Amino acid sequence: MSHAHPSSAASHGTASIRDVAELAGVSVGTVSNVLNRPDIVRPATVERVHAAIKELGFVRNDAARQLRAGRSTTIGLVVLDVRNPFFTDVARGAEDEAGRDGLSVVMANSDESPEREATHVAYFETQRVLGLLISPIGDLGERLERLRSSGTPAVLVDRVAGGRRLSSVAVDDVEGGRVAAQHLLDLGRRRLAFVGGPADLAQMQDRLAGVESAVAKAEGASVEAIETLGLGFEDGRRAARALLARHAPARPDALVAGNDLVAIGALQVLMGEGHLRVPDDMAIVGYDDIDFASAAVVPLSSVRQPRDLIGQTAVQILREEAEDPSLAPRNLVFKPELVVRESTAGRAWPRPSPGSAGGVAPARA
Amino acid sequence: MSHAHPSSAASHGTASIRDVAELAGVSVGTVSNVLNRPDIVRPATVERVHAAIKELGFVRNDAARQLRAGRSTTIGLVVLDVRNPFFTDVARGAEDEAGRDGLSVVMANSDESPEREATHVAYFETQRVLGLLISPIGDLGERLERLRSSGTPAVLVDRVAGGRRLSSVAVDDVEGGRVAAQHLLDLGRRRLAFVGGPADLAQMQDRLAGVESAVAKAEGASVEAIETLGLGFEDGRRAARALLARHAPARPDALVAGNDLVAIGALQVLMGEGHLRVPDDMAIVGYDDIDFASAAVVPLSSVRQPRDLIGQTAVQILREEAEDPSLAPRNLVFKPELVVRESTAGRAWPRPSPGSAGGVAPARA
DNA sequence: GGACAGCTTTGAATCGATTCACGAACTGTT
DNA sequence: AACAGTTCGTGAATCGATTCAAAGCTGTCC
Repeated sequence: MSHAHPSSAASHGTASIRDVAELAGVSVGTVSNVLNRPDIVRPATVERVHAAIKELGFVRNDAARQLRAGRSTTIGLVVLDVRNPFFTDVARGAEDEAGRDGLSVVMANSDESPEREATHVAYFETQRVLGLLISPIGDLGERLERLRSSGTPAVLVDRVAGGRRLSSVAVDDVEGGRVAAQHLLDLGRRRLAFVGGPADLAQMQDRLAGVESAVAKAEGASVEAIETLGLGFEDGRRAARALLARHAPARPDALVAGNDLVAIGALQVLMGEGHLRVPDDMAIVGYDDIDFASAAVVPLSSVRQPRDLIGQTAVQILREEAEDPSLAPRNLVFKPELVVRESTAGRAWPRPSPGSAGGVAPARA
Repeated sequence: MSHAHPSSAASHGTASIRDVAELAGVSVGTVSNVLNRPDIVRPATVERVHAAIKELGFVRNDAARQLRAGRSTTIGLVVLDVRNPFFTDVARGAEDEAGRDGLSVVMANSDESPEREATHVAYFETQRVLGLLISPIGDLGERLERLRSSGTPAVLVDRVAGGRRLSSVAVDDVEGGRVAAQHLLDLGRRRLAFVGGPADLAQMQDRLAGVESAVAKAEGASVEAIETLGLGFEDGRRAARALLARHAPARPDALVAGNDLVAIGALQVLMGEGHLRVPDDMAIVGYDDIDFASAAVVPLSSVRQPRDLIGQTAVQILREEAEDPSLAPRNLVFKPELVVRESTAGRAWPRPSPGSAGGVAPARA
């Protein structure tokens, strides 16, 4: 079978560019030209080739195309948790932006596990993706720099690239934590708690730092950090149960949660199992302002991040770095904004100031 | 540059198998063997090759591997809505199962648009993925059959393959609708409404049909269908506003929602804007039993589907069909189960029967 | 009629990993 | 020491699309 012509795409299997060329009576080069630069091919030929393509049901083999080009047109996105609406929204933003250039975004889930994360990065590396968007959990700095110097740029998402020569798109988490805490302090709360984790997650450290900085400036106020294993419902529920186990005076009077999932989980247990009143007995601020926040048992005050924008911007930067690898890394930081709802400013508590609940950032509904 | 040796992986760019071979002082064939069948290579050689691989930071180029193999080891998953937790849970199930065989799952979002869906299917086709998992919106029957006969199997997810020679993994939506309606009827409700859409979505048709069949058997009961454009929060909110615009006697006394997102959106508006009591004035049953269902303003009764299992099973079937394309298509249908919570069985209304609320299917919390 | 420009098309080389028929080297037997 | 039987390693062919130097063709103009 060495010198024979390739098998025709007869009964099954897929037609190749050669089959098309043969049927159309042209060379493979011409078919390729029709596919990629139709303007330099005579119209009549273009038509003949198209007819052949249609008749054979030819579909370009991207593996071959990619092998030649050296790079694919796919962007890899590794998120901490697919089930967290924050990340799916970021993904949507990225998809939209990528689509404009005919690029695709492919999503993988690290589930907050550095091992899974490493696996996915390695996978995308073998795929020679155009670039990587990562919301990192493990320490990838070195690895990503190596990747970058071998032609695969990476952009950190939802995390500022500290020191490393890497671009990032993030939101000022310190500010977010500060704003959340300040709001609670303004409402008269004094014994705050920050619930989130794992503690080595940069976002959590920053948000906690923000809370602490606000508390430090407030008379007689204190914070304690309650670490959770992850950032899902169940983590919030567990933390809330731990709080309920204390006797009432030892409990905080306000919670800043690491994200909305944790906040909602906690909310559920505090009210359902502990019969506490929210916000009366315990005020709660979430983080991310996911769609569910406003639909919770008690609509949740939350720190909103421009999710779509994060995804879009990350893709833009990635695209630019892919084209010009010598570009200096950029670190974009967006400002978060607080959305006030009943979980902090319920009827029983004085609202901060007239119009503030709707004014800071109007809830969508 | 025609006959010259390939450039060494010096300053930048990636090392190829040839660079490794050269450095290790063996042939490319041997390197490939070390990579794929290390058992047939002398241990000393294996070691030498591994050392070279490490020194060069060699990473296998999957495009080339794939080109030769004809197929990739990636499974494409096209979902209706990434933001719907139902689908991310299915994706998790699929990922877990695929991971067992070293396969990867890549997710794309059709957003209930047949055009985007077609684009994604085409994309996966050019990628020569191992197979496709699709929760279809448009009419893909013909296309998928063609794909299958050209070696790319597809499994329909959350939808029974009607007539077509395709496998599918679904849940009995007619039964789900029936159970939801029967529950409401048992509680004494008589004027039901089904809220969901778009109307041409098979799942919606089936669920509605189930509701109608239960209603038909109940004395003096009626249903109306309220069509929504999609299945997100906002769709539920809009539908609820339409209901509130009617004068009270013309409103239904119970809602079956197309999914939980719609249910939660409706719940929110009915209570928040309409000041209705749920379930007193309006009982609501959702669909999917996503995690948020139990955390809603009023914890939501919902029809639970075995989400993880759907994903896992779909991957299993896909794998089998990829290995043996002659396999007859299988159509698996799981049974849904009703989870009763306060949105239907609140204090003000009699519970169906002792223990039933927890017995039918205990809530996770 | 011939030369030349401009437009089309050709086809061999290439990307990197895999495969496999073949040969080299080695072991053990008689 | 010769030969059969193994074990290892080799390297050319291959997958399918792209590229680009070179060849073919058409038409124009002198």
